[in-house]
Amino acid sequence: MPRATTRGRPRSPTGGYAPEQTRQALIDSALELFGSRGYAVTSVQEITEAAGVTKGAFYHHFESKEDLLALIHDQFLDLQLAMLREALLRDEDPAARLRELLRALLATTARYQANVTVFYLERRHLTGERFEAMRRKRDEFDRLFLQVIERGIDEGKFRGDLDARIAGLGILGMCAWVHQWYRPGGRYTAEEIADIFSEMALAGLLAERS
Amino acid sequence: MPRATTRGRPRSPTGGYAPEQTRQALIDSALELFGSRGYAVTSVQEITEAAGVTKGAFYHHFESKEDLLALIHDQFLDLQLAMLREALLRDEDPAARLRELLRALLATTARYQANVTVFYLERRHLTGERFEAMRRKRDEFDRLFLQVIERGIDEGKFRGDLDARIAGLGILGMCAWVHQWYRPGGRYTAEEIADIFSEMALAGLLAERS
Amino acid sequence: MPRATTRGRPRSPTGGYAPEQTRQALIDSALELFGSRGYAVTSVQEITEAAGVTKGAFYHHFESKEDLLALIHDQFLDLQLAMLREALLRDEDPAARLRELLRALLATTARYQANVTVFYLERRHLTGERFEAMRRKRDEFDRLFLQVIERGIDEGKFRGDLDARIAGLGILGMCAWVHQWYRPGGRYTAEEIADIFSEMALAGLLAERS
Amino acid sequence: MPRATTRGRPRSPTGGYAPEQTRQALIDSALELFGSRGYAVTSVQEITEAAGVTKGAFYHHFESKEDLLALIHDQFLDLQLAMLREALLRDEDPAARLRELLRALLATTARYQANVTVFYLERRHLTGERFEAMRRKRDEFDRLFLQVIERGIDEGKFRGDLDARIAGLGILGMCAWVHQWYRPGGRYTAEEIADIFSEMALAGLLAERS
DNA sequence: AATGAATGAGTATTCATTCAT
DNA sequence: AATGAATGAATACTCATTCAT
Repeated sequence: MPRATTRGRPRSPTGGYAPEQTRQALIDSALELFGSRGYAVTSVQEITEAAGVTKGAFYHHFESKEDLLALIHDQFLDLQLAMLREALLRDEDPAARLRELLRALLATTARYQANVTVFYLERRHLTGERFEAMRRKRDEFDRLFLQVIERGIDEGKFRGDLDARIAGLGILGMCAWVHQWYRPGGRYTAEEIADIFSEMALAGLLAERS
Repeated sequence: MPRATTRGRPRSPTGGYAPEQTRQALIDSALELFGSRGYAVTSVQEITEAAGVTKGAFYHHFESKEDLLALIHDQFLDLQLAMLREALLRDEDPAARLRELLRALLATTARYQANVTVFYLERRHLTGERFEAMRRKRDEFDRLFLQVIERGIDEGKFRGDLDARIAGLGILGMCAWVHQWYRPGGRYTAEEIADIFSEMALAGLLAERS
Repeated sequence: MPRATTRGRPRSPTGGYAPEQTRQALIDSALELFGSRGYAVTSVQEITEAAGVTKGAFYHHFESKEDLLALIHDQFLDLQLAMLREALLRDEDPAARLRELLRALLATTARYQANVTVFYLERRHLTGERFEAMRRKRDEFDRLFLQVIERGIDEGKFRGDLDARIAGLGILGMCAWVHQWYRPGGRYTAEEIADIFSEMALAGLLAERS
Repeated sequence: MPRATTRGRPRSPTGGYAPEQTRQALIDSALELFGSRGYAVTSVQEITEAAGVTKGAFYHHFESKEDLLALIHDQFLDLQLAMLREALLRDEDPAARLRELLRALLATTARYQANVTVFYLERRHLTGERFEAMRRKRDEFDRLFLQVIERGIDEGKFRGDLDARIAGLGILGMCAWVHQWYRPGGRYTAEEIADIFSEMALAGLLAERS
C-alpha cells in the first residue's frame, strides 16, 4: 500500500488526465484518515481535500464512501491471505511454520499499520453484501490460521489436550493486539516481537513437556 | 412531528419524575447502541428514543454526547481497576495470581460485553481532557497488569529472559481479543477460556523449563 | 387553503414559539412553489426561505419534501371529496345534480388553483404507499363522479346508449382542463363556465332528444 | 467507475459510427423517461445509459438537456399541427369536420402517448425563447381548433348562443384528458372514444335543437 | 463521432445542541 | 425534571456540463 507521491496532481506530466493516480491518491488519503480518525467521522470532503481533487472526482471513481472502505478492506485481506498461504506452503515442521507465520503477521502489522487499524476498528461500518464479503475473507483467514495448530496436533507435535481453536484464537489475539501498542522505532522490531510470541506460544503448545 | 415519548420509563410510581431512572435508562441505551453500532453513527435522537425520553432530558443529564461516552468509559475502567486491584491483593504465588487475574478479566469481558466493545473500539472518539483521563486510567491498568509478570520474575518464579512488557502485552492481547469472538452460551465458559490461556501463558513463563 | 399571513414570523406575539404558524407557512410556501415551478425543481431551501424559517424547522415538521407533497395532496383530495359528497347528498334530479357538481368543481378549481395544478402535474412524484394513498382517494373521487351519470341513466333521465364511463370521463376532462387556461378576472366566472359546460354536457346526455 | 456502454446501438453494421442512430436512440430514450418519470428527475446519465451511449455523445448531439426537451416538443407540435391542418382542409360541413378532428386528435393521443404526456406535464420546464417557441405553436394549435367551432357558428350550423371559446376549450379538455386514463387494448379504441365525444359535443353544439 | 475524466454548484437530509416554558 | 420548537452547520451524494483526446 505505497503512500501517495503525487498529492493533488491529478494531471499527468503530459497535461492529460491521470485517472489511476487520482484514484490512488484518494485511496491513500482515505486510508490514512480512516486509520487516524475513524471512518464515520471522516468526511468525503476531507478525503478529497487531502487528495487534492474535487468531490466529483471521488464519485467518478467510487460508488460511495462505504465502497471505498470495502475496497480498502478487500485489498488488505487479499494481502493477508496471500501472505498466510505462502507461509503455509513451505514444508516445515509445525513449530517452524508457526514461527514463520507470526513473523509474517507482525511484519504486515508493522508495515500496514493504517490498514490493520482500519480492519480492526472500522469493519463494522461495512453493511450488507460488503460486510459479508469481508466476513468471508476474514473467516477464511482464521480458518487457515487455526489449521496450523490443528495440523501440529494431528502430526503429534503439539499437545492434544488444549482446544486447538481456543489456543489458536489466543495466539491470534496476541498478534492482533500488537497494533494497539506497537510503535515503529520502538525497543523491539516486529520480528523480535514475533519471536518472543512464538517462544511463548510454542512453550504452551509443544507436546514434549514434562 | 411529535415523537413517541413516554414509554413510561422516566416517571416514578408516585407519578412524579424519576431522574435517576431516566439517567440510567439513557446510559443503558447509549451503551447498547455505542456497542452495537458505534459511537459516531449513534445519534442522540436514537439514544433518547431507545430510552423513551426526549432530547431535552438528555441534555438535562449530560453535557454532551461525548460526555456520556466519557462517563461510560470511566465507570468501566473503574470497575476493571477495582477488579485488578483485588486480584493483586491476594497473597498468592505469581502463577496463581496470574490465573486469578485472567479469570477475573475474562469474567468481566463476558459480563460487560458492550462496555468492553465500546472501550476497545470507541475510546478514540474521546477528545482533549476526556481522552487524557481515560488514557491515564488505562495506563494504570496496563501498569498494574504488567507488574504481575514483573513480580513473578523478581521473585524468580518466571523466566527472566523474556521481556516482561512484551510477554505481558501478549497475554493482555489474548484476553482483549476474546471480545471479538466470545459468544455467551458457546462451547466454553469464560472461566474455562481463562484457564486454557493461563496454562499456555504459564508454560511460556515458568522458569522451570528445560 | 388560506394563504400565509405571517411570512417569516415563527414566533408568536407572546415571544414564544408558534409551531402551527411555522407549519402553515411552510405548507403555503411549498404549495405556491410546487404549483408555479414544479415539485422536482423546488428545493427545500427555497421553501424555507419563502416561509422565513430554517431548514431544520422544515424537518422538524415534515419527514421529507415528499411527505409535504403528500400532505398537500391529501388535504386537497379530502376537500374535493367533501365537496363532491355534499353535492351528491342533495336530493335533486340528475340534471340539477350534475349542474351543481360542475359548479362546485370549477369553484374549487378557481379558488385552489395552486392545489389543482399540483394535483394534476405533480402527483406522479409521490412514491410507494404515498402514491397509493393518493390514488385511492382519487379513484374514490372518480367513482363518485361517474355515479352521478350512472344514476341518471338508471333513473331513465340520461341516454342509455352512451357509455357512462366514457361520457363521465369526458365531462371530467372538460373540467380538469380548465386549470390550464382559466385566469381569475377573465371574461367568465367559474360559475358561468360551469353552466356552459353543464348545458353542453346535458345536451349530450338528456334522453329526450329527437 | 466505468459505465456499461455500448449496448451496440450506435455503431453501424459496417463498424463505423452511425450518428443518426445514436441521435435517435437518445431521443427515444429521453422521450420514454421524460414521459414515465418526468423531465426534472431524469438525468442525462439515465438517458445515455438507456440509449447505450456515453454522456459525451449526448452533448455531441444536443446542446443541453433542455434542448432535447424542446426538440421533443417541437417535433410533436409539428405533427399535431400538420394533422390539424389536414383535417381542416377537407371541405366538409362543420359537424363532419369536428368529428374528423377528434378522431385525428385521439388517434395521436393513442399513438404518441409519451409525447402527449411530456407535452402536457413537462412543457413548463422549457425556459426563455424555447418556452416562447413552444407557446407559439401551441397557441396556433388552439387557434386552429377553435376556428372549427367558430366557422360552424358563422355558417349557422352551430348554436350561436354558446361562447365558442369556452365550448371549444371544453371539447379540447375532453380530448386532452384522455391521456390520463386511456390504456391501449382497453374496452374502447381511440376512434370509438372520439365518436362518443363527437356525439356529445355535437349534441351541445348543433343549432337544430328545440 | 465519441469517450471518459473531471468540475463545481447544488440537493435532501441529519444532527448536536440551545432555550423558553 | 422535562419538553419540544428551532437552529445552523455539516454530510453524503447528484448532476448538467466541459474538454482534451
